[in-house]
Amino acid sequence: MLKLTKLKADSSTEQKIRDAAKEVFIAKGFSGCTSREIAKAAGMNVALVNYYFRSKTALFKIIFEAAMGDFLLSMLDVFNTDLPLEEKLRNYLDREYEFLAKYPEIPSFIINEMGRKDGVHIDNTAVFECIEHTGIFAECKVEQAAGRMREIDITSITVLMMSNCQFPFMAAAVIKQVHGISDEQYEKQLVQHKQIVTDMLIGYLFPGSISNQKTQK
Amino acid sequence: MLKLTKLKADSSTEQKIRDAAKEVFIAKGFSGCTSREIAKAAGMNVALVNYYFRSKTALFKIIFEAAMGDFLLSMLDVFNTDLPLEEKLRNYLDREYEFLAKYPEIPSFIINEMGRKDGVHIDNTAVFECIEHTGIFAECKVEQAAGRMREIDITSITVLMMSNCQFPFMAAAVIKQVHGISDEQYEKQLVQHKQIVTDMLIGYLFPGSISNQKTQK
DNA sequence: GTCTATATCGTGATAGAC
DNA sequence: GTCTATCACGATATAGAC
Repeated sequence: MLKLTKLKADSSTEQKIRDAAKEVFIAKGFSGCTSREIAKAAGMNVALVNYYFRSKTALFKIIFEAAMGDFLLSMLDVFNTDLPLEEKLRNYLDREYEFLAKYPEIPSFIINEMGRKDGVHIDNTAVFECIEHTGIFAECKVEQAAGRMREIDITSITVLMMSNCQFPFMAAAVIKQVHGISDEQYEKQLVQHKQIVTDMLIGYLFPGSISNQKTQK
Repeated sequence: MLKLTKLKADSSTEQKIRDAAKEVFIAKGFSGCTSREIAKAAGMNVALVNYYFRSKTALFKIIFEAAMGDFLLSMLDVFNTDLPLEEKLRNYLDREYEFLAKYPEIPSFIINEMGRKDGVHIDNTAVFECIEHTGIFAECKVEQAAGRMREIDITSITVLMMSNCQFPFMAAAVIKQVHGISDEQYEKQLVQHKQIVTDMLIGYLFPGSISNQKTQK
């Protein structure tokens, strides 16, 4: 009989704390919550949190890096395919909206914590090279040189993509309040918005593409 | 001789505290800073902060609402002009980038603080009606009915505008770190990006417009 | 109005019993 | 490994002298 302890959801104390910490840190940020709050959310006490993770700061670093990794992975395997660039970007937008629907707070979390002067600092080159290694940037340059893709620099392309994916989730609370719409309505809104964003971005980045004539399904 | 006390920069204790609080709160958020920190930044002590503003929370509300107001005003007077819609939106984008270059932290501040469950809540209708009162939404519907503007709903239009204005400033730290670029380089990047965003959005929202042939100056 | 001193509480972290 | 109890500190807020 096989050992199942590693296969079933790990419900050890350590894992419970890790899960609770992920939820609480991502929702409230490092300075927005307390160790006790995390312990309570895990059904434990502060002593155990520090027993397993030494300090609030150490635990935070683990959670932050994991969130960063999840986020990065969700895009890497889209880029690591053999599809033409335009299809890759369409898939990326699909994937990103899917990922963000599941974890809508991660971008805010990363942006806020990296924005603080005393906040987390990632290895400058690691993330960028990770993405560059997929060849996506080189591919853009090839398409641009061939005149199939609009000639704007890589940074602006990534900012365009990120803006239109992440912001609608980050600002959800504000938008819902200002427009007075419910959670369910906004979820539907986001489905439409993804289609709009895809049409707009692909249309702009690949001005000559036939697929630009496509209307919303 | 006129009284100048109200004309020159008010350097009273109360105003000094207000200014310091604005800076610190916007940079670090409510839970990211302390009353002492604000007092120190103003060259005062904690007792004075509470003497003038009763509590950290009360002071925060004042600062938050002021930031909200500044932000709102910057768009309202663009909408309160007689230009055609397309020009209004171009001007809005100009204004927004100008405003955000000056106060890049305000969107994050508003979004973060409104996102928290125990955070600030604004009067649902006030902001929306304030904007609606300019007639900008009605104008969109007229242009859409006339076939000059793409038929997407108002919420998506505002999300498109906001995403492409605010996100590049909110995520500045991440983008700079990931792409390994300096503050000065990123400032230049943003100037280019504004032009790209304008071309893309106007081109998408007004598909038939002649101005879409315009290239970047 | 402005300061120092202090009350009161919540925080991160740990010691020590079990 | 897990808990209770506790320490040392820093937070908000206020009392009271000047």
